[in-house]
Amino acid sequence: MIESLSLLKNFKEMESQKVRVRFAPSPTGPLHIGGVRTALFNYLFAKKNNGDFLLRIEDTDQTRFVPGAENYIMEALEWCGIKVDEGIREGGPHAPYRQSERKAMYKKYADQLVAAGDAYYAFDTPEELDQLRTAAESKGETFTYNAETRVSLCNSLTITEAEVKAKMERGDHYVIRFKMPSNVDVSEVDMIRGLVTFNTDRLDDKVLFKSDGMPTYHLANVVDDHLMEISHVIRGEEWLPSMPLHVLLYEKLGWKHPRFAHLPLILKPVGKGKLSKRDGDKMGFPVFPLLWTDPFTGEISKGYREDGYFPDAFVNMLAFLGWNPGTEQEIFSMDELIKAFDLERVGKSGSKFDPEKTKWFNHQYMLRKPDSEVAGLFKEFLAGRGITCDDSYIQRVVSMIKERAVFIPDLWAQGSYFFEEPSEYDEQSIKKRWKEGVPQMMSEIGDVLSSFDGTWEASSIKECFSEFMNSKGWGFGLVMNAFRICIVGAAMGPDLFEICEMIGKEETLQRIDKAVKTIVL
RNA sequence: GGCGCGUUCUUCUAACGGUUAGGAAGUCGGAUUCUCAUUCCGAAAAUAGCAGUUCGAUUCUGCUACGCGCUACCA
Repeated sequence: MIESLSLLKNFKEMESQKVRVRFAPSPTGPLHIGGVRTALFNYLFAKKNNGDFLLRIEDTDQTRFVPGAENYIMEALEWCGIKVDEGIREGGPHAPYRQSERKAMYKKYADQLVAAGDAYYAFDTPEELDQLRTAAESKGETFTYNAETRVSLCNSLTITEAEVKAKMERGDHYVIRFKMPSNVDVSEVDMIRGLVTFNTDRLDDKVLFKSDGMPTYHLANVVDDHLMEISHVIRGEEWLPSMPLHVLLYEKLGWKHPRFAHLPLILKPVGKGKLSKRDGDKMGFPVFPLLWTDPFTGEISKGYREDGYFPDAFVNMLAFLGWNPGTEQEIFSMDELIKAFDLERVGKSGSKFDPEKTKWFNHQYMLRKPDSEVAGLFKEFLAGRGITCDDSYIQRVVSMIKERAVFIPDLWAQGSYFFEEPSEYDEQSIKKRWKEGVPQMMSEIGDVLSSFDGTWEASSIKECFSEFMNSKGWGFGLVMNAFRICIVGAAMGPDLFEICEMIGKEETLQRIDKAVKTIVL
């Protein structure tokens, strides 16, 4: 009874608060597909609950700034169809949305924690700490800045107030560290994993505020999430260990903390570990949504967009990495994903990335997209090869061959013969189908078709062809395949008579003629 | 090492105490077809291990193993 009452209370609380989530990447390079998925899940959750999706750039580490990365992130989200409600481009009531531009806001909260005794100034230099770490390591131990060690280090807990003041006036570098309380069990419900408990004795005194005047991730994300009225923090599993720190920070700052959900990781297709850029290079699939050129090394990484994937197929595939609707439906538009999405249906375990399934999704989208849409894309591709032609012609080609294509360029590989005569003839097909006597047969068929004076359309061409075949008593299989080689250049493609109709009588006769002259037995 | 999280066919996963453990990708058959591709049928393929709770465990608990994550003045 008490339990259901408190549940009811929670429910009411939830209801009264508007859902606001954020995607908060660090602009240190191109956005990895794991990051895109995090953004997607945040977006889906927000839209499902009529909430807002914010984009906040976490650039508190100036040493890791990469030019172009921020822009890349926004372009990638845009390509995916993930619309930002508040962000650095869109603006919003909590601007600025770049942490480096919010720099002035953080110190106040760090000082507030120090004043309340929940944080302290520490003057130990990075070099001193490094030394302690390597010394501990050589003894097979790990150095941790915590309740045990802070009493013998240089900080405002161990030196007098006057000394602290003197050091600061002298301009000594210092950081502000969180004073992790001792032996407290911090329990928090993760929306995906359930109740998770950590004991503070195993945690360290994290730096909250760096000596360069910037907050660390921990402080900045808590302050900003509070100020920006974030209701749910949905992020990667790698953040789970810092959840207790964040919960404590909210508590000490006197704030209500958002709900947390930690997403499982995306793993390598083969072997162990999380997906990395290397896996893509090695196995030939993109790991990034968009092509990326490293501004320092010039190194190029493939992108899904440039590799010909449809953004909606890419998003559909991503949604199914760690989430499933519980039904047998697999193809979902963004709107359908929004309707169906539920954090409770996000799995707990990491999923291996499957490049093959991604292709399958793309093929499904190729099949389902209207011919006109695919034709528009294919038209661009053709234009790139200097081929221009009628929209309706392209559309008809698309309708005939898209079922055998995964990507737009496949339409060319599967249908170039609709636009130009074969430049070469497939060796395998010739070996199998271009037999003794075939050239003569082809010539005769050419003659028959040449004198054919009915309407040049598939059904009548077929009729004429069949009549002639019957009169000759030739094997349909043998002749048709050879004929196909003349027209297409290989043993592939849709109905041959339809192809003849499409390319026209002149072209058909010319190709027969060329094949007979060119192909050697 | 410490802490945390995880573990169902090769892969993505369903089954939130009772099913012949279901679907999808891939693979292999077969049907259709002038060919290729589609499409349609079919096949092989899984609850990490050991205890416990229970009339009954994939499902709950514990231990073991394995995997992953975190353990920076990086996010």
